[in-house]
Amino acid sequence: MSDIIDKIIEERLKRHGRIFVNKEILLPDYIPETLPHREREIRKLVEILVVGLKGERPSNILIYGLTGTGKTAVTKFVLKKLMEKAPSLGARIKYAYVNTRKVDTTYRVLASIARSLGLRIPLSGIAISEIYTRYVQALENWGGLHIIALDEIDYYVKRHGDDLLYKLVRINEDLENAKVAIIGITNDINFVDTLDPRVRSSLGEEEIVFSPYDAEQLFDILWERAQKAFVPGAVSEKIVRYCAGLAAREHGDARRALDLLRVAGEIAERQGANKVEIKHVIQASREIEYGRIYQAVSTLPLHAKLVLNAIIYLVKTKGSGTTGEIYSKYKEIAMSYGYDPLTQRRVSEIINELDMLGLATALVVNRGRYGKTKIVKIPRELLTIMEEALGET
DNA sequence: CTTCCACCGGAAGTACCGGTAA
DNA sequence: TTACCGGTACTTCCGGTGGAAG
Repeated sequence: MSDIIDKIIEERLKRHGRIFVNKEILLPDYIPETLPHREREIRKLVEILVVGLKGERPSNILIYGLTGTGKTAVTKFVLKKLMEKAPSLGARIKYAYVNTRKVDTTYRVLASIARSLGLRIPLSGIAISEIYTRYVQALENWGGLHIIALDEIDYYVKRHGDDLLYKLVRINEDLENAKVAIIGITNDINFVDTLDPRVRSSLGEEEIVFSPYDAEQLFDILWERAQKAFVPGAVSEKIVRYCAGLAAREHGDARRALDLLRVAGEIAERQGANKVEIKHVIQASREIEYGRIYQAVSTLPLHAKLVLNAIIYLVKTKGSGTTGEIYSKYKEIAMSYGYDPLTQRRVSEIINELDMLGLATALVVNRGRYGKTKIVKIPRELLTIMEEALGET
């Protein structure tokens, strides 16, 4: 047994370096030293924040842009640079970066902000107002500028409303010594319309828009990183151009493009090749999608799986299903396994959740005399993957 | 123009869980 | 130990609705 393991390890080590020099450079959370084609946005952000180095409070900022247009990278990059400069100028600046999609409850967002000042906040148990009080206290004792970057706030606001934002935007009224500036980052341009007007005007003191990259720009980004991430010669200009083209078709998402390149490299490495080829990229594209669906389906809660089963049945037999049809099929399935079925109200919500995960499409339609309902579909090519993922339980 | 279908989706409430603080 | 907190997962109740049919 152990010699098999030894053999694998040995082989891996031998192969090491044939494709990658430093794979981390292609990971989504890596912040490169240069961000091509984002000079304008960087300059604008710096110009707004730079007054913080003189002890003034910068304007709050709203950043818009689709996924993978460099919003997060630019923000982190600028904040990092600002922190490096601050001490030599005698400015007291700290920042909190919170992705409200990953940290998705009020408690955890506020806790995470407070922790970035060095506070120790338990994972749960204390009142939100208590965290707020402690945070304000800590700010006052410290007396600097705290920059709070809230990534994907549209996602948070959709789920929990804008109360927290309202509070944070007005926090300066509670502060004597310290200052707080907020950077809100959103993928959804329409999201501002849902905000309380007071929050909107305060948060949107400054606005920066990130437009999608075109294929040419994506190529520059990928090419620059590929030079550092891959062994020389392991990846050709043609391959990088191909990845950029694929991603450009999907609304210029740089993260997608980087994933594609990285996974293609991993596949090439796994197959013992010494350079990445088109076929590896094609396989990578399939693997990424497969992995995404499989992961999402297999981690679904029990009843969501049962609902998905009902939808799959209806899609296979008649192409699509309405909420009512799904519900009765779901009830049948649930009872056959001996589970108490949930209410239709809840199932309707579960269908929406499946839609949000991209596992199904739910369209609300009015059929006049025949009522209002949701028509739910699943793309044919996803059915087999889903059945595989569901089959394991 | 009205009716009425088959749901939608907001609001409020309940039960439970893992956690803190004193 | 007890009182309390927030999050999750659900239920109950119910007003609301676009447009084909009459």
